[in-house]
Amino acid sequence: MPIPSQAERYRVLRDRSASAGLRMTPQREVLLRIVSEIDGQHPTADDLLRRVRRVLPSISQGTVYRNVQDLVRTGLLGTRARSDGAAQYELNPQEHHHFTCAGCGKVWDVYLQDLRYHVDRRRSRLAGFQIERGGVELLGRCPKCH
Amino acid sequence: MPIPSQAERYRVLRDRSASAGLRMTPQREVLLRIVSEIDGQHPTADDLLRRVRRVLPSISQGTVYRNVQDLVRTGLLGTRARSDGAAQYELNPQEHHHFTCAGCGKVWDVYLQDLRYHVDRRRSRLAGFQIERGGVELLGRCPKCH
DNA sequence: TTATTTGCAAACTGTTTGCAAATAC
DNA sequence: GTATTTGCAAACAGTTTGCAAATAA
Repeated sequence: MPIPSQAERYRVLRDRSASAGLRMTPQREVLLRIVSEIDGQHPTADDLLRRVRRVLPSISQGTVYRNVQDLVRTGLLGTRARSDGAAQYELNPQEHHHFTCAGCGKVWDVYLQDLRYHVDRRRSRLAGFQIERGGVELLGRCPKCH
Repeated sequence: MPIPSQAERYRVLRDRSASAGLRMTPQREVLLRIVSEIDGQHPTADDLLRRVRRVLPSISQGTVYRNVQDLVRTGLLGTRARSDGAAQYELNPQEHHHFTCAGCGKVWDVYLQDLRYHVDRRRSRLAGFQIERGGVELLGRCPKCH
């Protein structure tokens, strides 16, 4: 599948927000544009707030946090937990995995070929569990933190 | 390798705490015992505080939080981020992976056979990155949340 | 016209910290 | 004896919430 352009991503975000019943305020419009521009990053709500404020300096923090949560509820953004307590938002709609730097904590998207594993049913106590999907989390050092 | 008994785990925790220069106060002793008793769970600091208070009701919250951080610094406990913002502590010293229930958010330890993957170097931008280890995170539903 | 959204401020949760008194070694 | 640890309370970071005024549809 081809990688969607920024304009395409913006259109998808607008359309799906609208069909989820979200009204297109100027505040939400700017947020959607910024989300559509970000690629391969994992911003916190505060990162998004700062970027929105470069365009709309007087927007309130509550509005951005609320709108980000609306997008999560609608399924347009995914969440990741970060160990410092902040939530990170997942903007990449392609199937991917993650690399986390043990030094700075930043996260990069990783693409894998032939991922294969087999659950050891004897040692794992997963009888009656329904596994929907699995992802790989790599840990290491980024070039800056060597 | 055989799975260590609770008594062995307690001894290891005590020994390594001592050689890290941590003094054995009654408060720390109770925490270490509780940590050694927990197996395959992923308690938050508050979970640990509540369990310690069943033995030492007057222990202060700050003491438990501080001691848990000491154990993390010493390498005796691992950390995991939880999406609700709380930190979870990792007590299982064996190599393992995780299953998270999308319903209740609880985490179980999983053991894998023949984990294999290959990073797609063309699509991933990981030139100069040093990968130290990789783990699998499974997502699905536990029997109670079906 | 009306249900949604905004700005603002206060509240809330998990965690960290400063300090004087207590205590392990 | 002295460096570490404790209890306590206040501070802190990230996030959520209640409410009256503004506004998208």
